[in-house]
Amino acid sequence: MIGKTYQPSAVEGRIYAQWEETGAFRCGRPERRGARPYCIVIPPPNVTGLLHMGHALNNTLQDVLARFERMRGRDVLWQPGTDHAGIATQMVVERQLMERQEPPRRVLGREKFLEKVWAWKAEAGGTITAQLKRLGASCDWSRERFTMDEGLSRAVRKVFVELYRGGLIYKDKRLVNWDPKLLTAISDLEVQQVEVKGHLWHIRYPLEGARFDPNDAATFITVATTRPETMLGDVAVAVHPEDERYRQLVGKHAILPLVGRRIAIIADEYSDPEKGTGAVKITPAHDFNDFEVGRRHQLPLVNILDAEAHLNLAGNEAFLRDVPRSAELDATLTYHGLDRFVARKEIVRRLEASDQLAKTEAHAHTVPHGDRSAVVIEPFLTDQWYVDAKTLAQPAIAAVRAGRTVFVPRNWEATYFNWMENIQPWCISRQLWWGHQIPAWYGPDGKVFVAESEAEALSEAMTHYGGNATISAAAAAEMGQRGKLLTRDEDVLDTWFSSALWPFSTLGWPDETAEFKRYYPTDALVTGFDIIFFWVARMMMMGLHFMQEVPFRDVYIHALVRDERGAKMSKSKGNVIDPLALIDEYGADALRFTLAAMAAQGRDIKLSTQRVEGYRNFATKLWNACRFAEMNQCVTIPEFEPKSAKETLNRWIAHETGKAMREITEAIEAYKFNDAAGAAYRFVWNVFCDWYLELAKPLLQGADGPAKQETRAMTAWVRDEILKLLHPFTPFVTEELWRVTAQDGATREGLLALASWPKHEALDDVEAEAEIGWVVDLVTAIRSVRAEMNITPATAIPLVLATASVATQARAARWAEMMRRLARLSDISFAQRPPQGAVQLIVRGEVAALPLTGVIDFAAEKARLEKEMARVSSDIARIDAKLANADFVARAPEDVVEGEREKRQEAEARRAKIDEALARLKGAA
RNA sequence: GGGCGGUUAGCUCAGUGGGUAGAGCGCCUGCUUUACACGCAGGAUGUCGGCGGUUCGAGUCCGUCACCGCCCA
Repeated sequence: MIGKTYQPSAVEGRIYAQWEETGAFRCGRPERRGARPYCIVIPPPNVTGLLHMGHALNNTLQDVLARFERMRGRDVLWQPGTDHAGIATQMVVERQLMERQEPPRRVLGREKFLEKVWAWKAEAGGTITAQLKRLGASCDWSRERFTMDEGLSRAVRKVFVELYRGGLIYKDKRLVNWDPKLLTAISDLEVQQVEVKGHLWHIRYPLEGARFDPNDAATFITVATTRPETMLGDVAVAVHPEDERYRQLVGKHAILPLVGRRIAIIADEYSDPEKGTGAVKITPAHDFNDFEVGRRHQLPLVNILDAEAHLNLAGNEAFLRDVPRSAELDATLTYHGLDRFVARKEIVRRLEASDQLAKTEAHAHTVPHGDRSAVVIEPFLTDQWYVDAKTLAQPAIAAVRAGRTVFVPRNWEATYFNWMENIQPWCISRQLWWGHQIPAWYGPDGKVFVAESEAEALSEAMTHYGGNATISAAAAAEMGQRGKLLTRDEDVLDTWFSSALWPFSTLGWPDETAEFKRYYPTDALVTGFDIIFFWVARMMMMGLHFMQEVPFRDVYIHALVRDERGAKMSKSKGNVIDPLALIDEYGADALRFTLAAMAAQGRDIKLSTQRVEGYRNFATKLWNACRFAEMNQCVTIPEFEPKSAKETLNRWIAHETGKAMREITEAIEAYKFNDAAGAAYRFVWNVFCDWYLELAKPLLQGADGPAKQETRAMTAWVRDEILKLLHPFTPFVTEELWRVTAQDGATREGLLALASWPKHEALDDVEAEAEIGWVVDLVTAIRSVRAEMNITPATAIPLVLATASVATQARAARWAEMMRRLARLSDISFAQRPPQGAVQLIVRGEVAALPLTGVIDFAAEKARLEKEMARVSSDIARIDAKLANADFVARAPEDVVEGEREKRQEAEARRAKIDEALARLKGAA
């Protein structure tokens, strides 16, 4: 016996355990060996991650697809896993060490620290996996992968080595985005541009040979900067070649204040005459634009910062080169070791004191910040490894252009192209310990050997040094023996480097596994637009380069779940809604259905808990409909054929079920999750529950016979089809109902998760629709009048069908019993004309009269009719205006004009009937 | 500065082959109708951001302005 309300918390854990125990989500189930495969790889959440609303949406949509295709008979692999999240994980473990008052990372040393990270992973790394299970995600957990797994690491090494040998990975010294807190390079994409209210400092640089006089503009050149502390690394002042103000200064020199360095005044178009003073200081070691200027003019690089962004001046060769000793310089040298922002204040103070600060303006500008550390990023000169992204991007661009991979919605392709076509070298090295250590080894002379293993690198090195004069072959052999010949590159790879391989590394590549052959390329990728660059683009590049095939056919880009103000939810902002709290309160199904119903393409989701509550109610509604079916002995009859139904009502619900199947199937196929959810919702509640079950009650509760039997079978059949149609959206409650409804002797083929998706059989039945539609309309109209006339439910009233056609009379006879019940009628009769003083309704073109003398309020009825008359009249007026327009008649398509004429006729007939009714009312009053 | 998206009922949102608008929640009225009050029945509510254009006809196409948001420089 089914209980009165569905209790998600009591059911969900048990159901999920059952799915797992029976291996329902495993790919390659024996009975599906011949089936078409269907594969989705999960966007791997960070191993440090906790389920947030974005994950909930992302995984709900993937699960809808996975369950839908699984039910359609495909051999589904939804490949799960997590990524190792280099910086994030390292930070978590370092924080933990601090909290436990254990030695910090650098004291522990690399090996010990990594042991701690793995220990942390073993203990806490499975959190998000467990949370995905609570959401109902039907991943094949037996195949769970981690980007640091041995297999995936092997793929990483192989890819690195092959790209290196192909010239697509190289080492270079250039400016990178340096995080002075985390002490690592980060990629452009990990930099957040933050709008900051700063200042623009105007600084006077004395001209060489002139005696500096703040009141004599001929003795200096004024530059404007937002970062005065970097002036210590200035090597030039640039002006625009066409700027008349400075033309005569080009080629001359200025003397850098506080330092005394002689710097050139150069002409370069980078300088914008409109901005600041039109003269700009050039610091190639600390600014990306200046770096380019420096390159054009062969300027030296003066790096004045250390890795932690402290001033590094003492003993700094580049800084001191060609600078004469002076008291001014000595004062500056005391800044050695000072934090960059402290130094800024000091420098401004001193410039002010020496009248070299011309003015200070308030200035809003964007400043790069690390998205993990939130500190200001320094452009910093270092050696790093780079991927030649430009080359790899070409096939990836072509594949989307050719439609081999399709974005849904399509407009995201523009974003993809825009980025791919302007792609920069991808800096892949990170100065971290947690991650894939770069497979590069250096010989004593700095010669690099890139290989998949140390042994291989060593053997290459031996060969190399065998014929090399720098180190004798004997010495090399001896060092090799002691393991002292090579030192490995300490850096690790960007986490996204391994994520880029995810669609094939998880399938076993570089081994030629059966899974790889069967499931690559995958069918769909479901993700948010915020990682098109980070991830989608890079998977495309790597997939095409190494597999010669796109990694996925469709890329479905869904919305971002935002907070109520429309801001992106993020932990640092603290505006996160916890999906698990919603699951606890309303059930996973309610949350899933909400997210699916709100996942309209191209629009962000602002979540409202009321909506979740509404869909919790929907689950309860479904639950109670099944309970009702059970109470009426509606049991699944395996051989039941809905097409063979005799009862009009049953043929009608079969017709409606077929329609719903089509709508839902087509919507999911088109990734229109909200349409699918909406169609399912309306069908279950507004068609099946509101009308079919109500209309079926007399049959189900009436005398035994073939009609009753057929109705029971049909009810059970529709219920089963509903459970299937809803299962991708609300897997828990449907699976539970599937189980519970089988207890009364129905045989089930097995779990609902593995049941067959409803087929669109030829169930259309226009006649049944005409008949039941008429009943529905008539009952609705009578109820409406009753409510407006304030007729109490206890009062049964008579119905007179005037001018009823033969067909209507027959229908009325068939439905008399049910209409009496649903509309609370005392009697149904026929007449040529409506009786005096009756309320008249026009239903599907015929008059239904309710003789309510003594019951109705005549004034109210008159008001009702007049209101209806006003509505019809305005309709007619509007149509007349259209039809009177010669242009409309001449230019609008034939069928539209014809449609208007028909509408006009209907409205006119309706008006006549209302007119009549009003006249009758007058006669009666 | 460049690009993209949004502005529809009190709230959250649907409405992409142009033919005067829908849902859920909320609100109002009435219901102990033997599946369900997480319910049933009925009802009210919109110059579809402003202006202009194309069209016989525009929430829907084009232009422009305003406000909000996102991405990139």
